Amino acid sequence: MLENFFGQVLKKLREERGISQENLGHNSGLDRTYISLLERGLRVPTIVTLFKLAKVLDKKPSEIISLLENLNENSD
Amino acid sequence: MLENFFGQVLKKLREERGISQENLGHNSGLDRTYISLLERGLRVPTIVTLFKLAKVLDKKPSEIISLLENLNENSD
DNA sequence: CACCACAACGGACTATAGTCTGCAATAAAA
DNA sequence: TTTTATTGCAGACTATAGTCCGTTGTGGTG
Repeated sequence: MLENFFGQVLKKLREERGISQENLGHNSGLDRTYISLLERGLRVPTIVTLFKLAKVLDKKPSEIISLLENLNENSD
Repeated sequence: MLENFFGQVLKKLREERGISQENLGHNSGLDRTYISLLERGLRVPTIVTLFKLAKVLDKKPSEIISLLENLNENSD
């Protein structure tokens, strides 16, 4: 389920910033369609990609991972 | 340089626990040679793999990422 | 209605994460 | 010296991260 949790968190953070997938992709050096895949839980990023996304979203990578830990605890 | 930093951190945490690459690989469901590649900075893990490793190393994934952030700040 | 911005989605692709086998190098122990 | 445990490393492989180009669906807005 970790893929889905990451997707949910990413979408939430992106929408909080009020930017489009297109914009997030462009500013993080990633493809527009790949952002879409991530948010739908169809891909899981490497930690390098995590750092790129975090920078644009103005969050620490570790903060994003923390959110995943919380969701992950109450899952199995 | 993020790959190298991750490798350094991984090796340090593994040695602190006093376990071999073989043991870490086996207990995290990853290949022994892949642990070796990670520690030498020749591969970068996905966040799913990060969670697997963190569990065996008895660390929160976010703690490991935090260590990377610290190394990464003082690099460029 | 037509138009526009945005996201879902498909397919075909390239790059790289991760596996598996096996051998060489090292160091520590017997 | 021989044995044992551990890691480096090469090569060939499979699985999946990530790109690129295009089309479809949807919800505003003029």
